[in-house]
Amino acid sequence: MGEECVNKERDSEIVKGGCVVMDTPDRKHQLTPPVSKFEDSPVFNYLNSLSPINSVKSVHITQTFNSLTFSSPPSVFTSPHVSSLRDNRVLRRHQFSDPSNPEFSSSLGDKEEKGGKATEVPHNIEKQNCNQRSVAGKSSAVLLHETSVAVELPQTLSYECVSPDCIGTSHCGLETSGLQEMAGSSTELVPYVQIGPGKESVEKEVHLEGPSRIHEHKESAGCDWENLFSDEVDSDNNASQLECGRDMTVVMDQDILASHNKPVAGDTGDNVDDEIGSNLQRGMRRRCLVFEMVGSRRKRLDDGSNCSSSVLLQSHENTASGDKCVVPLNPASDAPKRRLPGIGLHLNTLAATSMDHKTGKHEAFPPGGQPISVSGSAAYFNLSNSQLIPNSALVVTSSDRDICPLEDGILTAENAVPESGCMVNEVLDHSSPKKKKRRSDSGGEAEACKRCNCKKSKCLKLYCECFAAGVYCVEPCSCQECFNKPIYEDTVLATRKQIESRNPLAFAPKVIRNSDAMIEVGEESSKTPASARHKRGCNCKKSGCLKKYCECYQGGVGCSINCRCEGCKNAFGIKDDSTLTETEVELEEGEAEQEKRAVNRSLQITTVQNDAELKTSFALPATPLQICGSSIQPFSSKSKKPPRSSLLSIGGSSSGIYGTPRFGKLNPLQPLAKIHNDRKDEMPEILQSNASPNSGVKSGSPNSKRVSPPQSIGLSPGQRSSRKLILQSIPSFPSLTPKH
DNA sequence: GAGTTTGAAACT
DNA sequence: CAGTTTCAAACTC
Repeated sequence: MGEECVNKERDSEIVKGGCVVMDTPDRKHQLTPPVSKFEDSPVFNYLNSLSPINSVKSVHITQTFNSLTFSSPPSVFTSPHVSSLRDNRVLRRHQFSDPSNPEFSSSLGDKEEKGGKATEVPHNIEKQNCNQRSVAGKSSAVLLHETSVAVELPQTLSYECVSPDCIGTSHCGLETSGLQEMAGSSTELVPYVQIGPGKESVEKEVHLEGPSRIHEHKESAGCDWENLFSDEVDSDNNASQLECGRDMTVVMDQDILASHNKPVAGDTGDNVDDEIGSNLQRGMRRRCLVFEMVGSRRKRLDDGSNCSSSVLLQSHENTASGDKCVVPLNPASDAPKRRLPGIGLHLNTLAATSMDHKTGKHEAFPPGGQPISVSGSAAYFNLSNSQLIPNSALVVTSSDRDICPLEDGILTAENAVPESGCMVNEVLDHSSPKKKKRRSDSGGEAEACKRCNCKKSKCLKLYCECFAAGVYCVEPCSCQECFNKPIYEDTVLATRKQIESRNPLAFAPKVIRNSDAMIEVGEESSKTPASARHKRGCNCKKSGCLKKYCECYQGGVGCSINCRCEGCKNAFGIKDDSTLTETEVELEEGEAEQEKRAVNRSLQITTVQNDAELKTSFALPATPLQICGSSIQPFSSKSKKPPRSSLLSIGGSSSGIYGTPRFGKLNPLQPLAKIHNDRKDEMPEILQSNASPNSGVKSGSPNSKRVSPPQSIGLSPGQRSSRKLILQSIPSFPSLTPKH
């Protein structure tokens, strides 16, 4: 029911959005032309089908931005993005013009001047992507078409979203869309901009709106990250940007291409990329759906920003999943609320990517939405796993929870629908109550969608898997007196804040990867299970860490020093202080080195590998996590336990969450590494997952040592250099925490 | 499907 | 910080 309403709302919004768009005729015109260009591509066709919606969305986006801009940032997740949005114009220009980022400036200049060149576009796109992340919604408007494409991106975003920052999750989605747009249409847009020199400023804004906004957002939000990164990293504003851009671009390129080629189709699971993307998206969606979604979506919807998320959702699915998810949220709080910090998510995010992919397919989105969830969005959790997401399938197996939560939203989506994950699926699938069944019931895919069965917690406590995952409860849930619904967004957010104030990492992925080390180390990742760790460690006394009662086991990771378990028999790895510590130490050390290397490489390489790298990096941009992390960090104080490294892992964990389960059991790390190597898409996902989770976790993680956000930044550089690097970098994130 | 077990989360 | 209680998932029957 709610979903329908939501959909209706969307439509109405869309219409409104259209109106809004009308407000800026220039934009429309500009936008449309680009579309024509795309016509040739399959994607374009797909878009055409979706075009109406897209257009609307795009419009929304603008609105969204506006609204977003004005709307107060979600208290909980106050994401820099929001603020950034306001500054968009200036920021854009800065970014573009920003001397610090030669590439950007150049690229920008090119765009503006040349605008049309695709080659240039990538850079711009990247930049935009970065910005978009924050702004996401903005881009969406322009890129409507892209939205379909965006779907894939969203996934990546999803992770980001997962991160608290993510508030922007929605943004993420938007961003992704934006990115896609950027990638695909962005170039066009640029040209347009250029076309009207006089108008450039305005046009840029318009076209750029998506992008620019994004940039702005980034700057404000994402940008802040960038700044942070840049600051931290120093020299590498470019690198950071590049990373973001790269990730974005990568995603864009591949995903877009893939999506375009197989656009909506996501149907075929064949396309790993698509799947991954879908997963990511899913994750994103999930998140969005969840907390962030509420706020962000609302904003989007309200603002019209829906764009990315909504757009994605709409376009892709229509699929309702996303839409529904979004809608529900929005509807509930028409008030533009902010995104939830949803870190958890993130980690939450993480549901099984594979699942997501599947769902994506189901949805027909091409988008590959990754299942974040598993993808992890929301994050971070299993993000590590989720990161694996691509591998997600693996993850899925590992632990349900970590993954599930994320998955729920995400996973479910995966299963059925993509994004919304559970939300979506549920909504969509409501018809099929099955999903509700427990993860176990659902099995691998089923896991994706988590459904809680809370009776007394009102789904406002961490007891509730959905809540813990940063996802709203969906129909499939059997909860009673549930307040974890978009309608109660305020309550949910407030509760989240409370919990986060108590434990900043509460919503962070529980499982952290050391993938970094793993990756670096190599495939030994097989050992990886061990490398991945539970943030806090378990406290099992009777289960011998051989049952799902054990979070470590559930997460598919070995027990670590952090664990206080008795009679540990964890199949993934018995707690071994020495072992873990060693790995951690290695990771940390390695991270530092890697970071440096990455930076250097990024600097050197950036120019070269731009596309792929950028794409991947973009995924990282998940940096939102970083942002989140930054935001979170304050909280970190809490860490009750001294959990070790896990903090770092957190990021990973977030991703891991999704992936964890599957991976966990298998080998979370390995898959990741492989993925990285194998596909760009994968990389992005991973990155995303990693990024968000890590950052979030790190910052958040109490344990923490990990202050590492900077480190994470460092990682980004690595990403810049190359996917491999990125991978390394990712690992570095985990390590980052340890260092601290 | 109901009941038990388990361990995390929440509370004191 | 430690201990206890509450809670819901996981598990068993």
